[in-house]
Amino acid sequence: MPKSNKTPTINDVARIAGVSKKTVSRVINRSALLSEDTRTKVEGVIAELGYVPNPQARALALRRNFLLGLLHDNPNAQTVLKVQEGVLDAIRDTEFALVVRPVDRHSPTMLDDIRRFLELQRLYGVLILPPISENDALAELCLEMGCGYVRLGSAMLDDEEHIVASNDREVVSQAVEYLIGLGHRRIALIEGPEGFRSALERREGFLAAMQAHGLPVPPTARSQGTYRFESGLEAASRLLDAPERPTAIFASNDEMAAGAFHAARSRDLKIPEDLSIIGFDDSPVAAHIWPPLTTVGWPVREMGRAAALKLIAPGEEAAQAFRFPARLVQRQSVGPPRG
Amino acid sequence: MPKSNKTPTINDVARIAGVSKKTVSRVINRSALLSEDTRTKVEGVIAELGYVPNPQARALALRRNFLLGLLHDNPNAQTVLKVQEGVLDAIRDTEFALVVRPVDRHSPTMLDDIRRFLELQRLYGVLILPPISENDALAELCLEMGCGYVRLGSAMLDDEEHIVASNDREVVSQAVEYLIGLGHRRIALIEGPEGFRSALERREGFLAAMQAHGLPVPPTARSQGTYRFESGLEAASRLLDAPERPTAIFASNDEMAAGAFHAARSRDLKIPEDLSIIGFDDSPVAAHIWPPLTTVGWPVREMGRAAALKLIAPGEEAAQAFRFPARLVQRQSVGPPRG
DNA sequence: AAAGCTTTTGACACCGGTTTCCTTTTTCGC
DNA sequence: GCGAAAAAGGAAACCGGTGTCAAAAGCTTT
Repeated sequence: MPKSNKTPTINDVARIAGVSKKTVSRVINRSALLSEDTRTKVEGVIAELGYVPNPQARALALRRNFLLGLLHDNPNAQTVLKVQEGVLDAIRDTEFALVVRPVDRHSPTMLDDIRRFLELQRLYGVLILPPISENDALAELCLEMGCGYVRLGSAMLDDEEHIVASNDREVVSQAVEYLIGLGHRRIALIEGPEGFRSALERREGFLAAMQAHGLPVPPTARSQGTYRFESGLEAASRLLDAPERPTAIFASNDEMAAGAFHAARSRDLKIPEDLSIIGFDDSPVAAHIWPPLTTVGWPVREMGRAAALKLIAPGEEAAQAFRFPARLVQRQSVGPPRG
Repeated sequence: MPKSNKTPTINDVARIAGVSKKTVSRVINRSALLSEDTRTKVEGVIAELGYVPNPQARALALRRNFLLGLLHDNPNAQTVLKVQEGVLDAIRDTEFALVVRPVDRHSPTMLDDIRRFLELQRLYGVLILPPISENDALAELCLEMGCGYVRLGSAMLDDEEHIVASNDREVVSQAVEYLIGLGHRRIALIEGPEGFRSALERREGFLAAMQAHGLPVPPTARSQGTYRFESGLEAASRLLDAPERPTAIFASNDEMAAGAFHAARSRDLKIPEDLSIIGFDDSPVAAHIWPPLTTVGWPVREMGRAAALKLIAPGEEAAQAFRFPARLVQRQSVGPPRG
């Protein structure tokens, strides 16, 4: 009889089923070398006792645990959460769990902090979200620590095994061409901060579309922000106060687009009649500002799922995907230019 | 000599330092029964080897692990992330890690899913976020599984050891009194969904303030939503189409307040001149809509930190706090009524 | 019926820590 | 200088699983 009200162990199962613990272990791990008889017998005892293998003991014996990590510096809350959901889609019905670890990319000790974290937790693998996914030293650290990793990003930062990427450049080009198709000629760009791959890609997509249609992009039609709301307000203010005011703005993310809304509003410009705006991210704010913002969205949840699968089941087909198409979400902040 | 390029174990340390593993264990755990000599010697070897104890082995031997869980059904992304940060504040420089587990409160198997999750991961303790923190069966499940828990909520759902709460009722009363102080008399309420403690508390706070000032709250001045954007739009539409249109609305969360913005806009009502609106949550959308929304905010990060401390260091002073004051964040969606 | 395979099962060591209990050494009072 | 108590340290078992390897059982074949 198992000791009362203690969670049963493999020994309890073995004793009651009248087999060795190794045999129970075989049942748990679905070893092929088992007679149907013993398997059903042991499974019966397992069910009866409600036995669940101790993950710590397994982790110790197998010399690896079943913990995935999520490293991020809050690109935006919705994205982080969607990725978490995607990872959960992937690890549902497995023994894996997801550990989160926010980091501060401006901290000089970030890398050391992460190293200590990895040493301490010995994770099976980590997912790295943008913008810190662009940090190559971080990827090397993972390699060095023997920790698997997958980076989410807007570009091919790494080889297929380690990346889940989106096609920012192409989709931004499409968005700009959509504006051009509506008749816009003076289209301005609010760029993301220097040094960000995503900012670079989106800028290139923008410029490529403009150039393809022979449209000029004077310096006054480009303005840089930090991906934050206030910076979008300021960047848009500069653009809108330029002599040749643009009729449309592409903002490199939604927060800055929301800032641009405010800048337009305070100049009595109507959206979309006087000014069309397109953002990027498809964050919740995009749907909740007025008018709802036309924007570009990553399939974040699917990307999170794919990234997790790359770590835990790299052989499977679904884990092979590494390029995910972003798409334009049309709402009401875009219209043809006036006149 | 330790086996090359393997992570060192307690045995390596013991061998090199010329002591038994138990002595190394004593050093790690800061046992008092140690001579200064051996302690420094062993510490030297630990530093030299870069030894970090294996958490799985520790967990197995101690029969408890160092994993905290976060159970939530996405109240809103910002809140979840802030709580995560708060938990991280608490567990920084400890060996604890945070495991996240989104759940679907509408799924009939939610409780079973969580049970399997707890069985599988054997967490040290879990934090439960609203709205599922209001589920008493869930709390009982934790108790039954021998898993610590702390609920975040707006009401006294549980005893002090298991709750981190806010004072929704009082602060909503204050918000309404602020409106009354500005001269508003016809103030309407957009309620949260039936069965939510938070919705109940906020309604009670609203009604208490109105009653205290002798102001009537006719049925046409109350409208119910689901905490979602669209429901806010619909609820506000009903309120604004009533014969005696309100001059101010208190919405039980920001998303519904944002919906109310749209309803007002589509009726050509100016905010705050024709209609003042107050929300609840201080979510990012509150700052990004136009005009910025006056709202009530929980100190979510601090609450997350306190909740984690309750689990991992219940004795400490900082873990005693269980009531955290929400406060009114004044922005620009409130003004005196017209005329 | 014995030999030779293949399949099934178990004994035992091991993963890397902690705990129990016991031995050795040090300290101290007289 | 001696004995007793206290302090320091170690041997072995244990936590709950898995890996190795050999033994046992079942099935053919001769």
